[in-house]
Amino acid sequence: MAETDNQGPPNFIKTIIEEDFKADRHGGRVVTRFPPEPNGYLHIGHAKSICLNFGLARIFGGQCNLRFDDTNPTKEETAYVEAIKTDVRWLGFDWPGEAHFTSDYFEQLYNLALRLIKDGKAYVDSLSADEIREHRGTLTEPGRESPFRNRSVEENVTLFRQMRDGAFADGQHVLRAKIDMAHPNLLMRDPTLYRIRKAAHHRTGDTWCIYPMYDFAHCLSDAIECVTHSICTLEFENNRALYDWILDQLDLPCRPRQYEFARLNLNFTVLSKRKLIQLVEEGHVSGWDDPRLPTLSGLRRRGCPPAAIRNFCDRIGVAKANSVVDIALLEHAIREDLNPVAPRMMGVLRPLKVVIENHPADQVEMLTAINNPEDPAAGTREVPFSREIYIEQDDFMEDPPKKFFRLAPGREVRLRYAYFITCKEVVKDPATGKIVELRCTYDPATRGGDAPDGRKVKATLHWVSAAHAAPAEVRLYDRLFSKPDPDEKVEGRTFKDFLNPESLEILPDCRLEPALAHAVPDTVYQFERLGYFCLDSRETAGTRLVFNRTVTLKDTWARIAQQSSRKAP
RNA sequence: UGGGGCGUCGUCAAGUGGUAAGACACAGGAUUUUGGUUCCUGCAUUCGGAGGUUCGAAUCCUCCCGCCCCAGCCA
Repeated sequence: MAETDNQGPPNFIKTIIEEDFKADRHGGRVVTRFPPEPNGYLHIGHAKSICLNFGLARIFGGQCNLRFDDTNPTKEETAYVEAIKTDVRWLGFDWPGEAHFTSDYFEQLYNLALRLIKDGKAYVDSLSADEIREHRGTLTEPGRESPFRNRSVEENVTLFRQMRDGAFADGQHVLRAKIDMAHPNLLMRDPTLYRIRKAAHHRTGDTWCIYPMYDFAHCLSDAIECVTHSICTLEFENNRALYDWILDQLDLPCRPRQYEFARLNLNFTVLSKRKLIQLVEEGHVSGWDDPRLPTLSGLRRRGCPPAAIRNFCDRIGVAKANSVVDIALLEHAIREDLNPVAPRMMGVLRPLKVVIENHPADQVEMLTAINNPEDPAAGTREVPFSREIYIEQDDFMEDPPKKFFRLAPGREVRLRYAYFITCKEVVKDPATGKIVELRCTYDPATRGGDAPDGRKVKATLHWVSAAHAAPAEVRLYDRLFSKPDPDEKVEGRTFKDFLNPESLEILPDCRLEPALAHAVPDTVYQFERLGYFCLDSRETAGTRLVFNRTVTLKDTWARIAQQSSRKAP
């Protein structure tokens, strides 16, 4: 008996399955499936479906099949199959046995189609695509029957066999279900079941030249696999009538039911395969795994832990109302997952040299830093300190506003795990006026960061010893689009016109604490006060260090600064 | 007056006749050698609107309004 208590938040599909389960409606079985078409990469919208389908199977002690819906040979590729498998496993799910393919069922599907024809429920239509459209009618007017609708069963059988045998060219005939050309649901107006497509299929090669349509293949594949609950997104609600109609005509061992939920939408990004393909193919991003993309491979490369995505999916819920989730919720889930486990490090992204005038030039001392304040077991490490260090340019202001409590002329701050320093002089480039160096003094009595006299400082800065620092490139990512809804209809513009020009900022000259020279792939570090960073999986060659920023830390100062700059003229 | 869906806090979302969960965001405050974390506090007298049924309605009924999906030989 499966344990159905305390398994994440409730949702209407879970409720339905629970009732079916208790009523023993499918013999106590719960079988779901995740059915991607291998024509692109998985994104976080798919993650919602994956978590739902695999999660439900897990909760009810059932199974969730991975099934590639490969009925359109012109769009599908084996490379996508592999990428999808990798992404599903990375997300933390696995499927029983081998992955399934709709193409595995082509022969069965063909025979079922023949059955329909023999029962007088399907016919070969020889109208062109345009003519079929004209006959379909409109939303408010009924359609007209095709002149080929009443061919004899024998003729239909012969024609359909010839279609399979390659006797006809693409588009010459199609197989249609004989339902009702006046049906108020357009999908029921004699929908196309099979079309001729003389194209090589990624798995079956040239053995077929007719391919089943989604509506025919999907419900039958579900029945063949004895799926009990076939969960899909809202736009397939209209297809349910056809799903049921087909299953009702045929004598199948299992009777699956389809349920629909609202797909995920996230603000500041796009979540449609068509648009993602465009961004990739037109070079707006570097590839499917560009860290700015909401693809699972992009999120992975950016350092997002799979558990964060699962938690995110738990929190957004499953319902039928179209909605747009705030990307801040994803960022929260990522921080929440990383905070307790990410090793702390110091790294200076935009270096500003600081010379500590009263510190001996030849002296290097090792200071003890805590690896993770959230996890005492993570221990400590030694960080070198010397006369010349780098601090963050943002941590100094020559003429600071009231709420800025970092370094400024004459002000004293703490260097994390090191000393209190006081700014004595600002050195500028005489030509440009740009600040190039700070001259400071330190208080040797504050070693480790505490003043024996109990005096306080308002700020603690991260820093790195100039002579010991590891040079690195750091890539900062921001939202891909500058508008919350890139798809919003604006005259003469498309979503691509709203790409955020600042979604990627490359900082080529960063200085990191020496330990980071030996950073481990797949670990996400917290650069203190800045955010979470990980080694870029594509740039591991040689000694060059390249880090991706996964997500920033929450930044109260940035918010204050932004608010006051907004108020200022 | 084609059909199918959906409307609960800024954003998601529980709730299914007994008197509006939770999360994110936001705003205060406490602790803090990360302006991080953590911890308190506040944040829908109201559930698209209007009527009605009922002792009692977000939940039932009626009407209205708004949004989404469908006219691929895509999925």
